Amino acid sequence: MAADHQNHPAAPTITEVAAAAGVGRATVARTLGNYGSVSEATRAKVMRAAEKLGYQPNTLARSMTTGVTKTLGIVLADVANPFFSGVLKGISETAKSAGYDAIILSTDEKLELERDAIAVLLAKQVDGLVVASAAGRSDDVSHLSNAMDRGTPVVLIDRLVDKLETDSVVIDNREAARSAVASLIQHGHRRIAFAWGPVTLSPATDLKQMHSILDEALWSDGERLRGYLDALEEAGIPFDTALITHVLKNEGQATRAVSGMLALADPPTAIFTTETEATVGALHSLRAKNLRVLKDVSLIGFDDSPWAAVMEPPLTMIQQPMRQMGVVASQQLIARIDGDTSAPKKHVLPSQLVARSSDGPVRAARGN
Amino acid sequence: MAADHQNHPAAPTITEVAAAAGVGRATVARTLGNYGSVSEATRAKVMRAAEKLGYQPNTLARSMTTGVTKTLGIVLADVANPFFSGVLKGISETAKSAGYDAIILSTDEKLELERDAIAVLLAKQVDGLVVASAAGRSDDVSHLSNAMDRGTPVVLIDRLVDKLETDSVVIDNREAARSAVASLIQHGHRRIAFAWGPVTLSPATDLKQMHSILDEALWSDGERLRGYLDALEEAGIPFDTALITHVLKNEGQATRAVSGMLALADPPTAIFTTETEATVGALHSLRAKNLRVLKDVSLIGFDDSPWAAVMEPPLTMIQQPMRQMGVVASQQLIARIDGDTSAPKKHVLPSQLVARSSDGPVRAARGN
DNA sequence: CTGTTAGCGCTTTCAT
DNA sequence: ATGAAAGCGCTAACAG
Repeated sequence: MAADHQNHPAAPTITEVAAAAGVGRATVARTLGNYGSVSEATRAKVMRAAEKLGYQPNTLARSMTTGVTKTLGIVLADVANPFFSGVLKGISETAKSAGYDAIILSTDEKLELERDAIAVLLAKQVDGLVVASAAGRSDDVSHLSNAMDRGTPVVLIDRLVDKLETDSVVIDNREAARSAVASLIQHGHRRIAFAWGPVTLSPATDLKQMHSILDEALWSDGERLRGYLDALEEAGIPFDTALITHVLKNEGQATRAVSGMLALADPPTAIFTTETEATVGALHSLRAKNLRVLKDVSLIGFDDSPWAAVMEPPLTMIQQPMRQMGVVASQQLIARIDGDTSAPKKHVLPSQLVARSSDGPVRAARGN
Repeated sequence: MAADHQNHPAAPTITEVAAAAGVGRATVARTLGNYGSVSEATRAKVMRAAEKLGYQPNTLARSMTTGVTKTLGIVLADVANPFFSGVLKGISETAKSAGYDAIILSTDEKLELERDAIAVLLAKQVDGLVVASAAGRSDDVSHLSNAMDRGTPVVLIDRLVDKLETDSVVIDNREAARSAVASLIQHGHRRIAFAWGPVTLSPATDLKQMHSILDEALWSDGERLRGYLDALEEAGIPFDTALITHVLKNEGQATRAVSGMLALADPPTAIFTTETEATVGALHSLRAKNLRVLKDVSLIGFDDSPWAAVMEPPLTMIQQPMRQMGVVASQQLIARIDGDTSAPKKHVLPSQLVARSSDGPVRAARGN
């Protein structure tokens, strides 16, 4: 009783309520648990007794006997990332209105922490899992397949995992990236930076190597880079590895990588960023070089944020339906928990290019 | 067994491991639970059997008997708010490294949802609670005091609750606001907008009414407004209710309210915002009126964000030690769970005014 | 409609 | 060092 140092009265149980109400324990359970049938008279007695004792149910005990916890396990890469906290909102709301609670664990993009998280959640007997996996294409995902084998349904969100045949909720990252980059190309850009790409120790030097790197990458990273390559290919623009970051995913690294590109003899005239931190990093690089968005360098990036609209100029961004993704994922999960055994469903939600003013024609004149 | 529709093998229990290992259940429990003593020989046997069966502990059952869940309940106003997601990071890390898990619930600033959240968490038998309460000064907080009475420690974060004698982790909101506003005054500003204040139907028309509104407000709102008033008073500047928003807390409302102030005959020359959404709202108002930050209107606001540094000009912001607040809160909570019965502690962490370039001297010339 | 009796999977005396 | 048995708070048959 670690929490019971100051001689707090032990929480009253069903037994004590039964005694106080002068009825059997099962009757109390039926009344308070709201199942079976009880006469109005006894129900009232029980309620009064429960009220008086300040009875609070112990869901642990309930779950023990029913085998159901009415709890969803949510494993995300980073709750501080606006994308994921948006998703979370959709999940929490949906879960709550369906009578579920959600336990949220953040993995910081580390597969090892993801494994821990799944283990913890399974140990807590969650009824199902929503996970944005940190697993790359070649990583072992037995922690997820094991969960499924044990009968705990999992739905993937934001990132697919090749070897896992299960429900998923994603956007068409490849097409979203392709069309954004294509619009940059239409503005005349041919030197387009990509921040950021899959992390790798040895950057690709040709397309073939690039594709083999892609095969190892995190799904969404791979898709976005593929979309970028698609757009380049459509326009017959040769790709240049010097224009693709391969760095650790944080703002500082993005800043450094983009700064490097900007210092190239033939620097990019446009930048495509695949995540909020990369966008902020790119903006830092631009500032440092005294380059202005649009006027000097065009910019389009993934994941719209409230502040993007108040930048000068306002940023053109790809907006994902974060909340909706969370809603769909949890609905799908709950359907599985409720016994839906149909084939795995892949929900592809529409993303949207929110056109503002950070992208435009190439400017020859450059600051510096 | 809602989750067990597809004839999944039931998860092996301690009993089955015992059978497979040819030992008693208690021995298995001791081995797997890592307590008591077992000989190396049997320990090995048990481990092998457990491995082979893919045994996973059921922490629900464990918690049932021990009365301890090793779980912290976290109740926050809004996980999507960068401030809270920063706090969350600190909490998660600390909890994890102390062997605790965290269940996070978001209340959307609604007291009713907070009550539900606490009930859910208590029902799940969490060992302690960290809460950023949505309770105003006059609200009933029995849901929190009851939790404490039952022996579940609670530590407040970000917001104090008057009637609750318990641990807390906050910054000195009043002083942070005062000094920020004072620096604005030093730059010559006398018309300083405050966005946003406590929500109220009938805005105060004089200082006295203002103070009575303050007494009802959310603690942090009240403190920040007090700090603003302190600075004004120090400088002998009369306060003007027209310069204080009393609107619902969202970006749109902030935008509208600040736009109204900007349209005043005697508009503000500086704006002080108390939260990220208010800052973004104020920036929208400025854009709409074609007013530039610093050049036309100075701006200082609460809660630094990565993007604030890449705005043009970069924004001067009050930075709270979010992560650290989470760390301290969870450490304090865990200490209580571990039996610390000393007097309630109020941790006041230092905030910091990150000086950038959005604040400066009053400019007479105005756009429009 | 209501009470009694078994457990759920684990930990914890208490013997051995 | 190990096993047997009791019990955590609740629900789920099964009687009555």
